[in-house]
Amino acid sequence: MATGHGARGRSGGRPTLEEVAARAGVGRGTVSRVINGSPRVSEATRAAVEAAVAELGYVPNTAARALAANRTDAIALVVPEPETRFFAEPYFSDMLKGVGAEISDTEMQLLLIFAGSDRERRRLAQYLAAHRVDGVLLVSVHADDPLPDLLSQLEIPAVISGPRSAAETLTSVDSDNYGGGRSAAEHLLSRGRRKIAHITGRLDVYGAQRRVDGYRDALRDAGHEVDESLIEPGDFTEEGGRRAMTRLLSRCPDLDAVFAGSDVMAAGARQVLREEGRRIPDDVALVGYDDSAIARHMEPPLTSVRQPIEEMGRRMIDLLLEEIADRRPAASRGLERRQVVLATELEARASS
Amino acid sequence: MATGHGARGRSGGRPTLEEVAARAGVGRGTVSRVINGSPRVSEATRAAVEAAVAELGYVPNTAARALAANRTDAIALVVPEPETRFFAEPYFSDMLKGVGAEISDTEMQLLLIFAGSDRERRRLAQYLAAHRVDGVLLVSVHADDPLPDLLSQLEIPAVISGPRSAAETLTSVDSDNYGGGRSAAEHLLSRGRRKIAHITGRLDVYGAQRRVDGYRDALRDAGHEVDESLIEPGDFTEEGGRRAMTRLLSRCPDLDAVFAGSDVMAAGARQVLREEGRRIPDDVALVGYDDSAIARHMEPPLTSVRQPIEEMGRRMIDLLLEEIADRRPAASRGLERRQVVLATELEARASS
DNA sequence: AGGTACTGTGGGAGCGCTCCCACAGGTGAT
DNA sequence: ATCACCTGTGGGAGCGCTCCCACAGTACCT
Repeated sequence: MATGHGARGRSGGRPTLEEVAARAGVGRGTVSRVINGSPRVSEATRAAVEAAVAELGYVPNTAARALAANRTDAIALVVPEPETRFFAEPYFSDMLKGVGAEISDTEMQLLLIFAGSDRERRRLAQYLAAHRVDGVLLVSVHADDPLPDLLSQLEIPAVISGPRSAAETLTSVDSDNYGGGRSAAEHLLSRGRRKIAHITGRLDVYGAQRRVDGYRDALRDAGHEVDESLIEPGDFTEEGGRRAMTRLLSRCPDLDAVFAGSDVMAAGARQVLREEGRRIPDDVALVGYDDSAIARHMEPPLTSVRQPIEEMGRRMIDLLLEEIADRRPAASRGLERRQVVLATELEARASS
Repeated sequence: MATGHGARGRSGGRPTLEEVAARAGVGRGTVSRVINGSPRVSEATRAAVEAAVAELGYVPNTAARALAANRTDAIALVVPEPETRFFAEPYFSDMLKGVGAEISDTEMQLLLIFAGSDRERRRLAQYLAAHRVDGVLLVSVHADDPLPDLLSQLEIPAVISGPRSAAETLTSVDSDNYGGGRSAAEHLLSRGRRKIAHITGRLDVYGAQRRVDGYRDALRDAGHEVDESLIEPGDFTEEGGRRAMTRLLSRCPDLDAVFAGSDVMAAGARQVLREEGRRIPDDVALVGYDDSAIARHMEPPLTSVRQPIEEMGRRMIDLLLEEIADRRPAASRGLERRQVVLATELEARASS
């Protein structure tokens, strides 16, 4: 019978558990135990099985395992953005680096899924409904995104980077956006600047709001009034940075500093400042956010708030793996809402 | 028994084929036929099954399907490079865009796998041995890479972008690197340049060699001798472009044009030219390759050879899906070696 | 009337695992 | 000697599909 199976195999006769068992002279269960690293196997048996595995070049069939054990050993990194943004923003590549590094210590497989268009989102919903992954990492989620709710409804473990609001129910990892915004403003104040403008990120991103909060509180705590006309919403893009800067200059020609909610927006702002003949930092000091490659290569080099993005990626994986392992009758889960917040650091350069 | 199964389900009772069948009052096989779009089902039955599927919110279990049908409905895009390069070079993002667009018309799932380090490569080998994908897309492969051989040994359908050599056995899609190199050189000649240097890509990449061949032949055919000291190997990176340009200038201070094997290298070359006080294009004309965003944003805008990279991605998927569908006793395969070559186009800008 | 050839359908027999129960054999307390 | 309780092991019973054989029903030829 064992030979029957082997001969019938459709794909060039890959060895099965059963064949390994026969070869090692043990039962199927024992081989399974060895493969899965169970401690309940004697040393001698383990060695025999391992020899058989090596001789036959046995590799477990993932589909069979997934079916029997009801798990996939895969997790998805879901990016609810079009590919374009993913490649344009260093945020994602750093995140992916951290995630990749951490997950490579495990047997888990990482899938990268873009869900920018409506069509892609529908596919993603199908995909999740089919339980094709054990867990989901969600990055860059907007306030009104239904994805997190779908996830908890399907009872799929998930970790979000950048909570949607202060009341986020999902486990989350974030950097200290409030502190980052605050340190940017404090830095500019300490350099003697007084008319400090702020180009915000998309305000439906919670982190962008928090940066504004930090900026506001820093000014206020230093005894300044917050001039709302110095706050201009942006959208994280270079073009958005240009537009915001243009508006700010026409509204408040005497500003002496700009805190941009991202390096990319700072790059856009810089172009406009140049075109208008403002010198950086002499006339206008400029501070960005992310401390990406752009910041280091800008002329002059851009002061920027660094988020430990790789570290965030690593923490997200850790938390997600815990959630997956913890999976138990829903009742005992979710008691402690888990939120990790990592510190940011301001990197001072010539632009301020 | 049917209820027994359902009640025992571990994951919140997702409906099974069997349950859908019961609901629709048909047999298991019939539901399977409907799900898989077989034409051998009557209209009435099909409608009944579809209703049952909708009512129960049935989603097929991929693991069970994979096990029974011995396919995974997934293909991998394997990048034998560290993540860093993947994000640094627009080549990959364009490719991914084409691939993503084309595959989104299908039920196939795309996995992105990096295999830069030795460790990652070992994992990849395991992964492929486990037959976790139906096919593989291979981009940016070096001449001595063992991956393609592993793939054919495992009989996994694969398409390579950029053949490893003229004798590539795998199905391949490529742009006309020879023609591209040729057109760059011809363009510079037509602009009256005579001392045309070439910074090559990594010469273990076949396409980079072909560009050199095209460059050489263009000069020769125009009646010029090829001055080998004007050819300097690069490595596709900005830093490599800088280094190569520095060497070229010290060796041949009177060169009047540079053809760089990639836009990124052209950017590096441009920096050096600037530092040395050479004006572009007045003193030295510069031509890049890839026609990426860098080229358009450079100052002055960079003349560059455009490869239809998205199109290449699309063709790769088409070919791969054919190979997967064609899968039959190895004998009848591989008779016709399939190689698609797409035309390039020179985009002339102010740098030349 | 019998034969042949369809179309549409039901359901058995797997696919290669994991889970878990059963059980042998050892060890130590009673 | 009896019982309890370990450790290590074998193998049955699934997991939810697909594949394919069998067969009912209809249609159209001889």
